[in-house]
Amino acid sequence: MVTKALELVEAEGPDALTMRRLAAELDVTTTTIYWHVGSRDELITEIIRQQSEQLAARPIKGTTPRQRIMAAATHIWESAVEHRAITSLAHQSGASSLLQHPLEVALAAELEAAGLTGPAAALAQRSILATITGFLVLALRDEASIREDSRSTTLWASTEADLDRSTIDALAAPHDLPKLFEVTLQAVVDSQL
Amino acid sequence: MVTKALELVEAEGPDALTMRRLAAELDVTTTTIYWHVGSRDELITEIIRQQSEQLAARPIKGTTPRQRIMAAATHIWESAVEHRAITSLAHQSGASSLLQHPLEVALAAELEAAGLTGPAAALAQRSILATITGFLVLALRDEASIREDSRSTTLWASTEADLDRSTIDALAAPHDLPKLFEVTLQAVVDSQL
DNA sequence: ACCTGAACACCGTTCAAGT
DNA sequence: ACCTGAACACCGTTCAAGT
Repeated sequence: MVTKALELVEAEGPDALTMRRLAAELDVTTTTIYWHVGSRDELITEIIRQQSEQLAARPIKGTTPRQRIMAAATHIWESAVEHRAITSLAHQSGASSLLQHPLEVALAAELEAAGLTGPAAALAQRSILATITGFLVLALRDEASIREDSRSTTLWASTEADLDRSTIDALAAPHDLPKLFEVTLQAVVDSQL
Repeated sequence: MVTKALELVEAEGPDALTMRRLAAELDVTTTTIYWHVGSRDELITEIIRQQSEQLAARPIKGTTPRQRIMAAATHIWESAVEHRAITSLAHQSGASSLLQHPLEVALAAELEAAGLTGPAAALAQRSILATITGFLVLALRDEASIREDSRSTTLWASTEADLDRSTIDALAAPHDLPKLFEVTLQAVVDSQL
């Protein structure tokens, strides 16, 4: 049943997960689900927990600590983008930490291998995770579902700001998110080493 | 009516903004609101637009470009935290760019003053904004409303990872978000100058 | 122990009808 | 031009009742 719920989310997005819809999928009544899981919130927690276990840390490649930390951080990002529906669900329900925890452990291990422990390691870890979160929000934001006049590129294209033409044009153009992610993350990582 | 909606959100949070609730507040029928604004989505866009205009960029202090860029970026963060309910609403509806745009213009101006134009300015701007977004998610996340077993600190406290005791303890302890924000943002800004 | 039917208190939205 | 009443198609959740 948790598995079915997970499939439903993967296939049709977080909003498709309603108690009635899931019940229909399982050929039972809505109330049956409540008997088993208690509430929608607990169901979601179970979904995230199950997905979290699947998220076994892939082997990290790279020789220098700098490379390996970048790889561990990039892994968190890629895995989240790969399972965007579940990531969104976790984000909506405040369960992102639960989902990412195994991969966060792998990151912390690489930070220790780089010589960081205690508060210094926690600082680096959180600084990196916050950065990843920011890019995740951008990556999961479905531009197509946003009203045209609320899109960043549209706003810049019609802005009357006293800025260089080339700057405005660049801000009105679409961006290369993976590249942006790498550049920014590298700066954050380097500042902590 | 948009003003009343804005007040409602500020006072009771984004979830309190339902068409029926707003109608009751205005002593009209739900359908009246539809006649005026079309849909909930358009109502939200108007709320954000109105708030956005209020968000006039405060004068930025600091002498060096580095200081002034940090001030402009911190201003975006502080203003979002100050109006957390509207920020959450904008975030939920994909209208964050619309809300923050005036303050983003101020940031872009400081980047130009530092000598960045065109694609280099766009890169710096987006790198900084993504970082702010990450910390905003952490700041607006209401820890109290998250199930205890999904909280990051709880997960670390009960983790069996092969890490130094001091590291785990540091990760299980609460963090100083403003300090973390400043350190991380400074690293990102410096990497772009 | 497991499942159902009916109900409660909500949503956003539409549409014919009134003034 | 502006507002209402009634209805539609949804939500999450509870609870007494069945096997």
